[in-house]
Amino acid sequence: MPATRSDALTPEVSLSDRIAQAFAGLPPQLQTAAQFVLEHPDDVALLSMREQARRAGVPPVTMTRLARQLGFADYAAFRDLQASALRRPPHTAEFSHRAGRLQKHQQQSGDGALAAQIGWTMAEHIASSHDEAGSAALIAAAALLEKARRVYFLGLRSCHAVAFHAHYIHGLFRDSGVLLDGAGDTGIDALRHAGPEDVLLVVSVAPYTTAAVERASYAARRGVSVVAITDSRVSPVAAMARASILIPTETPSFFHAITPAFAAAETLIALVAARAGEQALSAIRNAEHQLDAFSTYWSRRPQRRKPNS
Amino acid sequence: MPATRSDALTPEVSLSDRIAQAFAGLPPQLQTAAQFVLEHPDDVALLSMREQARRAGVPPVTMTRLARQLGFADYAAFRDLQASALRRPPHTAEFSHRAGRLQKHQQQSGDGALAAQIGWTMAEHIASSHDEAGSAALIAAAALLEKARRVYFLGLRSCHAVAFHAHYIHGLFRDSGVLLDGAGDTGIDALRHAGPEDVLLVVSVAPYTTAAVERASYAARRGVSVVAITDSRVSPVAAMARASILIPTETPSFFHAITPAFAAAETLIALVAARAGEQALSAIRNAEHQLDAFSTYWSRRPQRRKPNS
DNA sequence: TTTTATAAGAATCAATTGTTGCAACTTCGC
DNA sequence: GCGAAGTTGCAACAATTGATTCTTATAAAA
Repeated sequence: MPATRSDALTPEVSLSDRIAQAFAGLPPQLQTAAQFVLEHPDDVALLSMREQARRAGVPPVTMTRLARQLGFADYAAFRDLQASALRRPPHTAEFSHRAGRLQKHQQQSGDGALAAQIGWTMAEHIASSHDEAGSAALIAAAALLEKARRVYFLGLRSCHAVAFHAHYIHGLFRDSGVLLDGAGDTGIDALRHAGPEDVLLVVSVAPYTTAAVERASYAARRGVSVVAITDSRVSPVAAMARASILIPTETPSFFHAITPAFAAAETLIALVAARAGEQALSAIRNAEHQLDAFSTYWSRRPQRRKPNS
Repeated sequence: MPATRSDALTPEVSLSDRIAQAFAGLPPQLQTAAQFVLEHPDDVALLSMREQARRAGVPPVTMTRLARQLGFADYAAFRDLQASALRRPPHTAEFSHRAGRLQKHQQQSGDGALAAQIGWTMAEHIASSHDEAGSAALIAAAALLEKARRVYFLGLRSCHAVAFHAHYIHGLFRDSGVLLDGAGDTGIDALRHAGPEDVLLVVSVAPYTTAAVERASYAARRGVSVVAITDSRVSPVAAMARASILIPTETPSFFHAITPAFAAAETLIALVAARAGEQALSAIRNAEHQLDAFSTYWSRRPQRRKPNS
């Protein structure tokens, strides 16, 4: 998903576009296969078809059918396209030297290595989701948020923290944010008054929670502009989104990494603040002063009140 | 000379180095093959062996022999090495390569540059907080959490999302977690039963919220082991902590970056899960099945009920 | 409901893969 | 010149590849 985007000729883009476009009209099992291909484009060129099918959890035939469904004569034609995207210019041969070090790094074991690996993966993911293509998506989303009458924030389960935080920092300079946290199962009520001038920021990664998908869909049908932070261009929420911010979630640990989504959210709101300009800045200062008055924040000297010279 | 039979697995030396070194002692025909490989390293991974032999103008066997002469058991082993070198970042990425592109991107101006800068800073922060020292701190903290009777999670305001998320993923495999979210101002009540066998994970960065500091201090006085995720060795919560995880928060945006703290929390809980081992894994699976039963998660097939009229 | 169309999977097939064994061929030293 | 160690390539090998066919499931239409 990351990798080279705008530079040089990358027929790989056209392929994933092709898949993404055809995706909705594909039968379920082919969608499984298609999603796997989207997430592991390299494997198409590097693995045998059967091995891929094995990893994607589908019978081999399905891959053949997918290739054909996408308009290729062969699976071979499909693979060749990916292969040529993967090829690098002939002279960059010293590349493989780098691989050695990485492998060695991976082959270490123990908690320390695990921690380091998780860290690197996250850093890498964040970097990749802030590259040129990623930035463009973030900016487009920020533009929508900035001029919205109201911004709704929706994220459930593992994604709730992201939505919560986005809403929090957004609230530091705007009072138009509404967090759809569904306490007491009131999740959808606030959306009753939502309309085309509003924006819903929905955060959802696989496995997608039903409620989030349904609520986002409800909002979309009401004309609300949906902005999605999600993990695949074919995720259910990306389908209904006006703008999608794609972030990877793979990690060497048991769980999905939510950190990249969190990072995207932080950047997104920062961009909105930047667009709002001086106005936002002074709002933030106001908020700080107000909190200070309540001595919300700890200060080294027990009390700031008394000017204890 | 059987060449490098003994040092069979040394991923440290790049493949091309290995070939170049052995080259002189190779029989003529193998040199032909070796030269071709040196000039077309990509093809090793992307083409079949026979196809390569065809292009190199040698009989297929020669490629097998070359691989073996270089100390590989298989041609497959040979190919796999090249394939992993060819694979694009996702899992095995060198960060600096990406960083270079981002930096270049940064030198532009406008929103895109800001987004890239924020992303780069966050990635840097995460990488730095997962280095050796950082990993050690994470591991020490994980050890405390792992053997705790009960784990309390505390984070307020901008740090609340971090505590919330840590509690959530912790809850996927342990039922000993308690989130001190203070809804209805009950923040401290749960700590009444806390004691020396328990751990409090407190997340707090400048400006430190008074309430968080006070509650952590209260817990510490009760003998609870405090684990702090914070931004300075001298932060008020670090002072009372048994283990401190330090994360940077500077960023080019108006706000503090919470993402690094979030990342640290994710890694921390992942480490706890790793330590808990198989037990944790099966707990996670159980949780998933249970959620499945409630159809919490969305599945591709839109409809779940049949009476569609 | 029954009918029809579509999707999914198992079994099978020819083609191709990487490998092995053997025989022909070097290229030396003696 | 002769034999021995080392090279080379052909032909045959089992294993695996990607494709086809046919049957069973599943969903939609009448």
